[in-house]
Amino acid sequence: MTADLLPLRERKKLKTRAALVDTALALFTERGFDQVTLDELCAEVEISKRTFFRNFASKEEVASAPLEALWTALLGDVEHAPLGGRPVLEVLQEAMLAAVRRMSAEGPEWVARVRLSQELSQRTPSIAAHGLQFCDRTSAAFETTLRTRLGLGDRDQRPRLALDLLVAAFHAALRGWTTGSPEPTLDGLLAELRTVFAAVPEAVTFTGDGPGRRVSRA
Amino acid sequence: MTADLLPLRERKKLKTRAALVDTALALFTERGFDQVTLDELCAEVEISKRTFFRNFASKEEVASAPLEALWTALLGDVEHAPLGGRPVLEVLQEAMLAAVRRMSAEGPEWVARVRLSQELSQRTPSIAAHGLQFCDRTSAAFETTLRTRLGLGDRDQRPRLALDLLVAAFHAALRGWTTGSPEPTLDGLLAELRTVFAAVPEAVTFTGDGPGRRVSRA
DNA sequence: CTCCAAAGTGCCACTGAGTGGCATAAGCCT
DNA sequence: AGGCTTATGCCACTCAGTGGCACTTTGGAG
Repeated sequence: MTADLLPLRERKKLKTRAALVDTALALFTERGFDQVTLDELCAEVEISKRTFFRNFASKEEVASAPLEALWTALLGDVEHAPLGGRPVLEVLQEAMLAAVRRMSAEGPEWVARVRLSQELSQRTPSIAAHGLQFCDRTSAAFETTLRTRLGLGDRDQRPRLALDLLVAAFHAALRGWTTGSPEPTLDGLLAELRTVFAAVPEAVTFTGDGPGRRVSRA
Repeated sequence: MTADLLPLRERKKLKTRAALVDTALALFTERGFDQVTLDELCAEVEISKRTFFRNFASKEEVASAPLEALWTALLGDVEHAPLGGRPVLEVLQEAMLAAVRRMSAEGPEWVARVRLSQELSQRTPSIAAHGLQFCDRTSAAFETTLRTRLGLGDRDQRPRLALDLLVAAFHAALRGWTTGSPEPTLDGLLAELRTVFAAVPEAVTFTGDGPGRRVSRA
């Protein structure tokens, strides 16, 4: 399909990149992130360490590649999506659902890869740190786009807050997905996303007296 | 006050720790985070590299120490604060304001240190990554506390979303503070925090009507 | 005052991530 | 096929971070 539209060189590059991601996820999952050296990984894929660093900027990046791909895709989508008179956050949330569907439509392995990436991120602080920083950078870029498209001032904090809320909701959904369902299914992820999105407005307002006016003791 | 209550050993340790933070902030600010090697820093403080790693877990940690101290203090505060029938987010926000005031009351240098820490974090990705991951871990710990104190279920996403919203607002305030006012004053930071907190509810609902029917906004 | 146990520190050697430089091989274009 | 571009391999290097062991300092006991 999309195979021979690209020059041979690009296809090879993509292939080694994919191989790198898959074997990295496998090795890291099996033996733990820092029990696997880059030399091992490179030997497995039959690539030199120098070549690894032409594909990924760090050891952490290869582990969070699937999740980063999703964010990049989302960003591209919203770049040109119509954001008429509806709440911005709502538009962002729908774009996220659409992006997830689109990613997993391009190949059923994607969902499994995201699951592995997320599980690794949860048990490996340095991967988590890298992922969070990526989200932060992406959100910052996004914020600028939103501001200019909506004609908002530089001091208006709302677009960035909305973006951060989207990120927080997405991460919450990922956590719920991995701890809740043993099988990594697309529908499970989508359901989790919708649940969390629905809980967002309450997060601002909820007063925390449990059912039946529970009073907290000091 | 609290000086000679501690044994001599502890005081020494605290002293080298403080010296490490201050000279690190100075050197990093002056020449850039990765233009300064740990050997240099250690030579400056007249300490061995081995000793450095008994005080801080990483090179990034010494740079984000002031901000991390704030978060830790905040966490301790809210651990025992009364959170009666008011909105949880509001309680968290007030606790944050109180924590900031309390930190800066213990020494006027704290505000300046936080400013340097924040500026470094903005221009150095690896520091930013470390800081974000620290916030994430802290929020996770916090979330558990909130859940048990409020008697909420494991699947209730609202406390974590509220926490992430607090983090997002705090970071937005820090950015506004550093870009807005040239002088790092406590009042400037507090004002910025209040502004951002006020913008939070709108972040969920605002509709960003394009440049036709634009609502007046500061 | 002295001696002892414990804790902190310095020194040294080592692993492993990440980088720069240069020669080589592979894909591309005419 | 020819040269041109671009990726790759290899090598040596820096520096963050760790483990081990010997040494000093502190706090406490006789």
